[in-house]
Amino acid sequence: MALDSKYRRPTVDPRVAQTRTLVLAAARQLLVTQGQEAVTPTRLSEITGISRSTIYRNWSDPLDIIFEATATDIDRAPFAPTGDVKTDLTLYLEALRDMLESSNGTLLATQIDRAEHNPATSETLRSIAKLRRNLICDLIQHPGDDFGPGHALVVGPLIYQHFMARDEITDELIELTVSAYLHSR
Amino acid sequence: MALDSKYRRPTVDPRVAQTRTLVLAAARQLLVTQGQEAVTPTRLSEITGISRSTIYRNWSDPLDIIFEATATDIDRAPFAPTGDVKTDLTLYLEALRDMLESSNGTLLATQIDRAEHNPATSETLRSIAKLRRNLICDLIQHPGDDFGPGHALVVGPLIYQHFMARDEITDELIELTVSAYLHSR
DNA sequence: ACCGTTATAGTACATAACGTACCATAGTAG
DNA sequence: CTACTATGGTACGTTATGTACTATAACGGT
Repeated sequence: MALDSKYRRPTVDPRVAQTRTLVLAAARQLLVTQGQEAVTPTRLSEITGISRSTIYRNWSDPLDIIFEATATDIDRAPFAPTGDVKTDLTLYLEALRDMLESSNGTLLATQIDRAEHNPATSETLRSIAKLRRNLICDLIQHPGDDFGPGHALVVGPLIYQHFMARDEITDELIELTVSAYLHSR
Repeated sequence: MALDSKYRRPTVDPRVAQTRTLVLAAARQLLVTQGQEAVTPTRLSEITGISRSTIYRNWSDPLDIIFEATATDIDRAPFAPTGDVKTDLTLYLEALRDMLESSNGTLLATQIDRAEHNPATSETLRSIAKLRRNLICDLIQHPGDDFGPGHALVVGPLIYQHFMARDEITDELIELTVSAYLHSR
């Protein structure tokens, strides 16, 4: 082998970065518009113009593409708390509604499905939930450690309404959720 | 054509019934153990011993198999209300937890994903949610019509905890959910 | 600017799954 | 018994898969 340290690459090769960006973007597009079964090396190659062999070299298992395409950027919503608990919870849930109704909502549905068989995806969801939990802890000005599973009460109703009842998340539902949670403490 | 009415079949051919039952059972097994991408005519044929051509004849589109395999029996939980609202809600949520933690929970995750692109699956989820809503309406002895999106508050937290936080549904969470809902009315 | 290294495009290939067509056989129901 | 129909099995062309290999272009330290 004898790797010559003179020619080791400290930074990411821009060609690799480009390939990854384009393919993952195309994967997200396919996931949102057509679903998981549409995300194949051949179709990704057709869409991006990137050679099929290049895709195989960058991902040893094509299923990893779906994982990576959904593993990032799902829950990132800019959020500026006002300090008033009720207002902040309402604002947070409105941001959550926007996320669910955007294409990220579809990506999240993909994750929910894949998490059942893919430990890495399950772990991704779990860690995002942890971030969400901490954010809500801050919003309600709670110590944080004894908050327990409470944030499920705040987020759950919207998740259910969107993914299972397949119905609109109305302002009324958000108001109900916030007040139900605040009354219970 | 001139269909001879003497030879029309009023009932379902038992051979067809058998084929459908075996294939759909195998599809559920594959969905639970390996996920959607494992449900293919070839593998279903291998598992069931039913000829591949027979599968193609019974389902013009193989994706219909996944739809049919998940479209039934998901939410059916025997339930005997006691009359006490708090008790009944708790019992209901415990039954829901059992469903989520069974293989039906995995089938539900499949539906959540597919509903994003398949209107029929979306409609299935919606109608099941309607049944659930009416059941909960009865439990809390509510007129039913002005109940609105309230049942999302009852069911949502468990759904979130299971599919997104990917954490255990504890007795504490069920208790929290029930009391939060009851306090809000 | 040079040059060793590395990623990509393109091609080829064996393998497997797909979807359809066809036919002989066995089961169904009047 | 008989008309009908579903199944099993086979064959076939098509498409996708995953791997291997080569020539070319881009990268980045010197």
